[in-house]
Amino acid sequence: MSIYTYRCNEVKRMSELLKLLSEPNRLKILCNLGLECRPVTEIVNETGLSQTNVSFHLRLLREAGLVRPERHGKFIYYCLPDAGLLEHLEHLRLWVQQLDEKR
Amino acid sequence: MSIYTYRCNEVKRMSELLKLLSEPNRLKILCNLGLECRPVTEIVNETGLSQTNVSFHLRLLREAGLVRPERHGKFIYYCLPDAGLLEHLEHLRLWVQQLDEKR
DNA sequence: TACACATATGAGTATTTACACATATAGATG
DNA sequence: CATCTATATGTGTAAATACTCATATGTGTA
Repeated sequence: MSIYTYRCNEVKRMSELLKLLSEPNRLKILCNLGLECRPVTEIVNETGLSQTNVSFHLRLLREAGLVRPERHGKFIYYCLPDAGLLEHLEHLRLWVQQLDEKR
Repeated sequence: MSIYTYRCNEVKRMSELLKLLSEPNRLKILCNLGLECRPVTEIVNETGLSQTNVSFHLRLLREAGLVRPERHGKFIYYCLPDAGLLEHLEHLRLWVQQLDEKR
């Protein structure tokens, strides 16, 4: 890796993205999705959240382009647009884990 | 890069971290710090935020281990513990920039 | 010791955000 | 078309969070 400075570019946009990712239930939804597309009902079952609540969060994620809906018959499948997001989250997780070990 | 799945590990911890990073003024403080250590007054001047507000955010960042205070005489310098965080933020920024271009 | 400057903190308020309830929409199937 | 199932949405409320004001603490210097 060769990027050593974060130049305060687009603080507002970054903040929006991070705020979306920071809600525990949204994060759970995203990582439960993983790289597979899943219908809402399945997300509801896997997360244990109410249907209304899942739809509430999916709307925010969808409007931000973080998930993409695809209708197949009765069901609407939600998917991540690409694997990048999960990768970055995983790197961040490893980073904070190291941080916690040092403290 | 070889990490293709974010396994829902430590959703709570991740959510805490992301919540901290997601506040625009905190993000501004972090990237203004960059890799240099700076006294609070300088952060106040550079960000245009009130002293109280900067201290408020610095406390949260400090308690989470995201910044480290160092007293030098009258001044307390704040520093990032390592460059990793800024790198990850920058990667995320590039990712979301690409996402936005595609939409 | 007294004062000035740098920073932190407690308490109150305002704003944002998550969530639930009730209801609406849209597709499948009888 | 009527009904069932899947999902979305509007509105109200409760909880979380950012911010400000007033004040406290701590350090250097006269």
